[in-house]
Amino acid sequence: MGVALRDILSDYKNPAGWDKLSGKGAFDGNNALYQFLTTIRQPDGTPLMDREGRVTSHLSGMFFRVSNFLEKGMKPVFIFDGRPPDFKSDTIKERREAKEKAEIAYKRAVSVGDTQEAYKQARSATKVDAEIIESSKRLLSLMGIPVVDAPSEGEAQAAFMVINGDVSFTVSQDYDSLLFGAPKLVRNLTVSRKRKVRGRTITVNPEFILLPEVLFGLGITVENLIEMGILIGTDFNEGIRGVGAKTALKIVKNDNFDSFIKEKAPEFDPYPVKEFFLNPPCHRDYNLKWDKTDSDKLFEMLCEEYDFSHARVESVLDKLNEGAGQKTLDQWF
DNA sequence: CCTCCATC
DNA sequence: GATGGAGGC
Repeated sequence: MGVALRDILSDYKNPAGWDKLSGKGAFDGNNALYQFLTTIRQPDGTPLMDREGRVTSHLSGMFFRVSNFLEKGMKPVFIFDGRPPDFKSDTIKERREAKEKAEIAYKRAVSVGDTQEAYKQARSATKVDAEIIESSKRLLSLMGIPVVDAPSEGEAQAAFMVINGDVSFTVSQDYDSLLFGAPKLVRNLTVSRKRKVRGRTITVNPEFILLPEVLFGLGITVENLIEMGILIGTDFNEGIRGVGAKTALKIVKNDNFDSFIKEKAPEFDPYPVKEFFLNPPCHRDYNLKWDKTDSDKLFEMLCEEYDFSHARVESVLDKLNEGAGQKTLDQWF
């Protein structure tokens, strides 16, 4: 997933308290859904499901998390992927095949009663399908949250909206929006701040990554950063074997990107990928309007349609309505 | 992922 | 208040 710049960007993390997160945030919707669907599971890998067997993990995660953000004064907008560029097809095919393999391994693990393995494979087999995206969009709309359908990559559209000044930052676990030029990225944006890693529970804190700070610190341009991504590997190309973040930085700083690619991967033309990052398809006519939550319809959807507990949904909505009542309409819209 | 509750 | 564990649908 995304571009593996973690090693070199870890020096440019700024702690992000809630006081600094009260602006408008452009969320990578697909990224969020993937996160919910991989993590909200029972120990044997079974996701949350309604009585008809429809998966509801994403609705649970989205509902409780977005409610929290609204309560803390943040205004989220969710961006969803459109049609991927042609040169992503190899990556998409690889991922689909890996998921099919994981699905088989999952069924096998269940049949032999290997709970841990089942959990692992179920996570790897996670797919975001049309039904999941549609139900998420419906939930967000009922919560009064704007949804933007990107023409192509959601991360690109999100970055564009920050550059345009319509939102304050992008929110994603992936670093791609930086390569699309987003000046401000927020990672680890959760409420619970707890995460299970190999059985242990660790605390994670929301963090900002500021593109100007990264570029200045590394002494490169955004085009260099894109070249680094291409050398390491992105969603759109495989990357050069043996090249990590450190090596990539050296190569681009020495202005050796073109010659290095020519030498190591003569078949590969990096130009379309580079151009895509620099100039991705984006909508300019998006509408950002935050609305009141429709409590009645939310009850209907979550409790009647998807078997959520009435009490839990109610307590969240009560808190939301309370908060909205305290604000004047001007503050809220 | 989130909430809730027990525990310190 | 912080932490850890069970359960959500």
